[in-house]
Amino acid sequence: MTITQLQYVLAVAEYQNFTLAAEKSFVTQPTLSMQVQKLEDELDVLIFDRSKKPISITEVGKKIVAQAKNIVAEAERIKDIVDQDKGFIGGDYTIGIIPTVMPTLLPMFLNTFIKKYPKVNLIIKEQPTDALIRNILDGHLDAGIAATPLEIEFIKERPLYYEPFVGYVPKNHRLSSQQLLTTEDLHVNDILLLQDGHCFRDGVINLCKSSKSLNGEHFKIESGSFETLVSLADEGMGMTLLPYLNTLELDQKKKQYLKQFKNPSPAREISLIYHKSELKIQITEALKEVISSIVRGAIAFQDVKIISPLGKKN
Amino acid sequence: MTITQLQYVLAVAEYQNFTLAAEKSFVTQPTLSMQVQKLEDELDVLIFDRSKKPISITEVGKKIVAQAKNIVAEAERIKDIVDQDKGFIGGDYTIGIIPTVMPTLLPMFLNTFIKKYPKVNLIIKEQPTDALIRNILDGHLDAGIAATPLEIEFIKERPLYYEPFVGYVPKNHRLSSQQLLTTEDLHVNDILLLQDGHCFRDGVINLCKSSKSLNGEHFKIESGSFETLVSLADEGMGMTLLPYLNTLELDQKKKQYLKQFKNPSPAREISLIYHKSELKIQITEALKEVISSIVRGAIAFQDVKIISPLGKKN
DNA sequence: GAAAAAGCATCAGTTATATTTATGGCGGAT
DNA sequence: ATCCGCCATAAATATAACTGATGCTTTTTC
Repeated sequence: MTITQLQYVLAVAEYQNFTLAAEKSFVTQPTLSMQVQKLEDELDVLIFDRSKKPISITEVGKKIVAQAKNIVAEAERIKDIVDQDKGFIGGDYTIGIIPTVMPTLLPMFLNTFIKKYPKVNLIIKEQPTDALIRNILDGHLDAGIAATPLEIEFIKERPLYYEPFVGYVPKNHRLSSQQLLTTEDLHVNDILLLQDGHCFRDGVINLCKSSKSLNGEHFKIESGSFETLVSLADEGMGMTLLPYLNTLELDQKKKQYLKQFKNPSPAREISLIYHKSELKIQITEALKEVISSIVRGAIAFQDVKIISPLGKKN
Repeated sequence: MTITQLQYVLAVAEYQNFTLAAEKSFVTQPTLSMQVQKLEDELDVLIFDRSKKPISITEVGKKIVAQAKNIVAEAERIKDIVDQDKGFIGGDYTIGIIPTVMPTLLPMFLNTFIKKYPKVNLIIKEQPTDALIRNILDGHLDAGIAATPLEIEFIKERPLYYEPFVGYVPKNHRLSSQQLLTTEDLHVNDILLLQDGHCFRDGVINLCKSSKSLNGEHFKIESGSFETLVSLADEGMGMTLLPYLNTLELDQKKKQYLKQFKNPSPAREISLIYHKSELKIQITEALKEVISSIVRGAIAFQDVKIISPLGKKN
């Protein structure tokens, strides 16, 4: 049994296809076939059932794959140990960020980070929360940035900042005369929401008292971007809620329609999340430090009340 | 990096000597040297400092060795998974037993076990508790039988039975007129003890109220076997305490001097202990079942009060 | 339902890697 | 100073990993 064989098994298990797995492992298909067979011979069990296409994993195979993941991850950790000892921070680092955070947060820290840690090759992907979790669990992502608390087993959450919700209340809206908003003012049928699948949407619905009347309305508009929501609000279709950082880039003209909440303002907690096995922990720590220190300046702290992304999406 | 390389590193770390480590690994010394070097090259660190004899492990080396132990153990676990799936119970299984339990317990279960699981190659070693713990922690023992509770990190304890202490009070002894003993009757200076290093000794001292007066007495006899203690007691040197199972093999004549304790009788808890990583868990479970079922018949249960082996020895 | 396509296994040949035997060199003991 | 124990190096060999070509089976397509 070799670590390479285990990696091959993992590749096949992942892609359910020897040929594809071989490509991804940068070897030819026979190499993969033979090594997997060799391991199967050594253990004297079938890991994969090749009799039908697509191939499937046997019951023992599943257990073996799970254990193989462990072993391969633990093996990679050795390089981590050495790197940490040398004080070296570098190598590939893949991070996923939820769509509602990506455009505002990324430009804030990216430049600083790559300057400070030039040897780290950051690979950034925009993904909804559920994909983020899956990819962190199976090792495709080294870390993620998402709304928390998620409280997923095997995933650690390290809060980066608390981002208050800000209301965007257009002219002539029911609430436009108020100075400050309260959560009681909100009616879910009156608020323009992001498409289903965004955790920010779930957070907002969670926030509104009258969320029970969400269905059965005679009109409902949902968009995938805050920009669209603001435009729709301007057209008199209702109000909307924005995360604080998204309000910074609005036109000066539109900023007049922003209304803060009364303290404690509802807010979302944005955290760096990563597998609790703490692979590449030095880079994760470095990233957390960079983002925290930058956001500290951008978000004026206030009394805040965390809203959970109950739907666990986006 | 290969699992074999990690195993070689572990061997060198253990024996602090390449030549010896090579022998134990059943390869030649250059093989070991080269593979260790290769790993060092790949990681670009020195694991061992060869400049002085005997060689020493570098600081990073220690961390690498610790992680390597993990990986190798996890890798071996794969065979476990397969065995479990096949319902196969076999292979080498090394167990350590404390001296005061070995002679009485071993003959009780050994025969039954090897008949029931003929494919398991049991290797049994008599070792004091501290050695047991060390060997379980570093993987040299698959399990141990010792007095508990020990509460050692990474070690699981599964109680097998509770063995009451029985007093051996010779003719003309201060207590020989009593029917039943109580712990209050005991005086440490009056009891013949095993040599230092046996946990049973520690348990007894722990039991005696007047243990403070242990030192500074004008005579003290300690022996390594219960047989000697009984003989000494017969010579009028004092009384002694025996674990219940040890009383079963006494002469009929001597059995008249045995005195039970009033309920709840002081007792020691004997457990199967093993690394919490649960390597070879199927065999461990099988062993536990065999011993438990046999001892269930031998020890008449009664009210019992556990005495901790505080000294954590033997 | 035949033909094409996709996908895994097998084989022979090659390359890479692990291991061995023989030997050299260095530190520590006598 | 010499010897001995111990690790490194070198060259040769054995073993294992990988590739390209090909064959066989299952699935898809028309």
